[in-house]
Amino acid sequence: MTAFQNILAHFDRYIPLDETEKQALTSRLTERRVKRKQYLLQEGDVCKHFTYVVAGCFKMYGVDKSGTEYNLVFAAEDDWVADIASLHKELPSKLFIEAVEASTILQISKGDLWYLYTNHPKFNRTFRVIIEDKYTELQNRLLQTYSSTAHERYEQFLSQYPNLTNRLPNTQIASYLGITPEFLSKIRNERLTK
Amino acid sequence: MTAFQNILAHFDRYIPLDETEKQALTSRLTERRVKRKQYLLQEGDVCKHFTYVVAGCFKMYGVDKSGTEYNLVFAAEDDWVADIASLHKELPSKLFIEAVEASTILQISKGDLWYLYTNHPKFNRTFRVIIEDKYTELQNRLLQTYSSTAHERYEQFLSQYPNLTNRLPNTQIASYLGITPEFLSKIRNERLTK
DNA sequence: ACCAACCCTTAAACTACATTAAGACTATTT
DNA sequence: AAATAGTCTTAATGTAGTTTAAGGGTTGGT
Repeated sequence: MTAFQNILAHFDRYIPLDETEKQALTSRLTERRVKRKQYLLQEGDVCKHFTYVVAGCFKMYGVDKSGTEYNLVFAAEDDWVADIASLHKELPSKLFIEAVEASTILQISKGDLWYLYTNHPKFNRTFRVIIEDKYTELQNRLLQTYSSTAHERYEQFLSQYPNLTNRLPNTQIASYLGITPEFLSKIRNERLTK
Repeated sequence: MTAFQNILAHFDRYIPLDETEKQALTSRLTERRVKRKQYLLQEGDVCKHFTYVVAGCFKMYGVDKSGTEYNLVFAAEDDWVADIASLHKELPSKLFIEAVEASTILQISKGDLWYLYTNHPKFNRTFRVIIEDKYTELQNRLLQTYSSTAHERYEQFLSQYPNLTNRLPNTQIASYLGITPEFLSKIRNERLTK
């Protein structure tokens, strides 16, 4: 399966595209292969692309003064990743987007995305739904962060992202959960001995 | 100043509206006065309106199994409030929106908002920017929640919302910061004795 | 094949924050 | 005007999660 077939199947799950729209979309996508630890975005840069993950996995994270990383989201196959705040407002990002596995992606630039919005209105709707899903994810995550313990958040992570559990090192999962790797290790130990 | 003049001035700060657009907007807005502790949305309901706050203040919050409230956002004058996730997807909300002061609001229903999007394209852009701002706010808040202490978050709150500081009881601010009122009291005490 | 870099775990000491309880003070309702 | 519900603070005790340190295991680069 080619990368284009992959993303077209993805769009079909929202609203199917006709031939003209498929052509308009694929002609504006750039395929890239990125190695592990390579960046799509670094703090201070303006986010220029919306990225669709064909294969592999990325993390989007912020870093505090002392250099500690805080994972906000993971994005694996069939998912989108971008600092939407920076992309839309054209302001320097506070975030990094980095490959945690060797990955294949399709990227569309902000300008080309705007072209699609203007000339092929269906994309307005599809991308709006995609962004709304991201919004919902963030809101649920914030609420969960406040209202549940690290144990509960770990269980929730396991059931929400069962396939990521085995692919990501626990240090990365701990950062996503907002705890130290040492404490995650303790949680995992307690889970097994019960 | 009437409520309509108020919201039209608000839109002028984004992209000015022409007479036809002003008419299309104001004819679809419903003015309401709500008392303190009255709800705009309760858990389990589908969010039906986008609400503009003319005067007063609201909190949007979630509640855990034990009944504890977690404030996600406050919305005061010139701000918008809605559970965007529930509004767009027409799914039951996990959140409450409640007046913390007697307030005056203007509401637009989802159907009327869609009408404006379709027939007056400028609203697409204006509301998209409004929603993007909400998105940015959430993302910054999540990052800050992970990367800074309660002391730092309180200082940040004071500088970001100086006018809310005096209007909201500290119990509500504590809930927004993700701490207990007792601990906020301690923080405030330490701030003053230094 | 080696070295460096990363990763996982355990455990002891520590800290940011929660819980409980109690008293004083302030609004809101009747 | 009294009653009730909400608010703010202090203080003692408790706990979820951090820090530091150390040992062993895995991976990846040259």
